[in-house]
Amino acid sequence: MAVEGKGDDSPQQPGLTRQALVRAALRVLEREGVGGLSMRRLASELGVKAPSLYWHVRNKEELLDLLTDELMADAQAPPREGDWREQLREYCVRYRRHLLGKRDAAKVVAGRLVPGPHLLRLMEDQLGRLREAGFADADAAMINYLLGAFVQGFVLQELGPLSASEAMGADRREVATAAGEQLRRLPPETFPHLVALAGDLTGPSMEARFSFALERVLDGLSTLLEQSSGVREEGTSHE
Amino acid sequence: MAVEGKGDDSPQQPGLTRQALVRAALRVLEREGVGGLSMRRLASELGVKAPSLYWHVRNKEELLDLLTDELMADAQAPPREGDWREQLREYCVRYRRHLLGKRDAAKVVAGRLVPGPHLLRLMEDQLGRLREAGFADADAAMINYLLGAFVQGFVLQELGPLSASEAMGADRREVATAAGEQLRRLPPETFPHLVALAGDLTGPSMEARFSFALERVLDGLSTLLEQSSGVREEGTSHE
DNA sequence: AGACTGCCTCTAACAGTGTTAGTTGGCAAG
DNA sequence: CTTGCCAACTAACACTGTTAGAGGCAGTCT
Repeated sequence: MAVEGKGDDSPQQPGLTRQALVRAALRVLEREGVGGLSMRRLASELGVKAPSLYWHVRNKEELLDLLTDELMADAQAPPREGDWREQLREYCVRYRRHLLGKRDAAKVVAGRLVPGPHLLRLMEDQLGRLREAGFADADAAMINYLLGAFVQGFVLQELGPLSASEAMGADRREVATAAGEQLRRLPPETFPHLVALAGDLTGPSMEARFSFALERVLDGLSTLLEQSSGVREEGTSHE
Repeated sequence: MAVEGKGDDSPQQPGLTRQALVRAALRVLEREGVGGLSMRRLASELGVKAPSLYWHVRNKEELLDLLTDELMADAQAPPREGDWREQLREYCVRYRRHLLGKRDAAKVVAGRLVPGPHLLRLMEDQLGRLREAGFADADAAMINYLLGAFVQGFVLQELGPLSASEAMGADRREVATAAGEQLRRLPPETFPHLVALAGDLTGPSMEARFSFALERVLDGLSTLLEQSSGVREEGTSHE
């Protein structure tokens, strides 16, 4: 929002811009993680004391809103090659990689429903492809939300508890295999399936889990498209 | 871990048990939300000062691990009626309702991969039904993870930003419709789809979005089941 | 020139956070 | 009585987001 119409024609650099603020926040996030992104640290990154920030920004939440958009700045849509399914798959794979690439990005982005300009650009593109693929308007809108929520939710699980004590992250894989050991040790008469499937439950990597889930979702979209186009062919007598 | 073998045969009530601690934490969570669940408040809920808690619990993270299991205590599996699809749907619908019922439950639960006993009970049950439905072992394990991540991720989006400033929650719906207005106001030449689908994008309730997404996922599982059973029929020459 | 206004940053402070060190009270066993 | 353990305590550290009020510095008007 905001009506800041100026086209960067003000030659003086007033020291602190919202832009500079957000960019510094991005650097701090990358370096210290979401738990280390405090107003004081951000201020010191800019050579300034904390309360100064509150002149440029209402509160931390607003800063995170801006940061959310900045995090989407260099996310790019996949090339337009292959059928709709391949394009959507690539969309999700790239989005996940993007979120995992920037540190704790998912924890910042999650739950903010007002999309910034960069996200709007991506939504516009994806909606276009969905409509071209033949999805009904209402379905395209739903699918657009579904895919975003799906990938973000998945990456959130991957990142671990929201209250990130940091420090861990390396042992996260170890914990998983240790949990596997513990599964096998359960009483087989009351937990037969857990014991039998212990390996299948704890073995697969996050990568594998994600791409399995993604294929299921894409299958689901596939049948939706077939159904609706089938209905349309039956419904309209000619054509 | 710990080797506390005792079988509750110590008759005296030593004032503070891990059990009592977790139950009190649940009450505080319900009353104040995840942002208001601090060690000091939890202590005062028990008529005690904060540092006392650290005798019973290593740190807050461990407390949240315990709380996570307590949150799953009264989650119940759906009745075994209808086909596997109906049962899985009911599983997800109930799980979402359960998470939305307890305040901020999803924010506490999200990302903790070590399942407590209550969650183990649910997993065991669900895995059983998946295998009965005909899913391969590896697939059943994947689906079990997929459904959990899917519902939790979805509810997380619903709850709003992880840094819960609280105070909002009522205007969340208003913000959504306001965002709809803003969508319609975009330049139609660069954002034709967003403008055209503004109503479809912002109209549907979270309920509707969830059940749409859920049906897509179930469709995807359906085709997976058909494929694999088809392969099996073709693969084994007789039967 | 002087006064004034708006912009931007500062210091000081408040109320709260998770967590550790060291200390005390009470109770059972030797 | 003394020993030792359990389970609570006080005091403190290093933080957090945020506000109030002061001060300087630019440009503009009288």
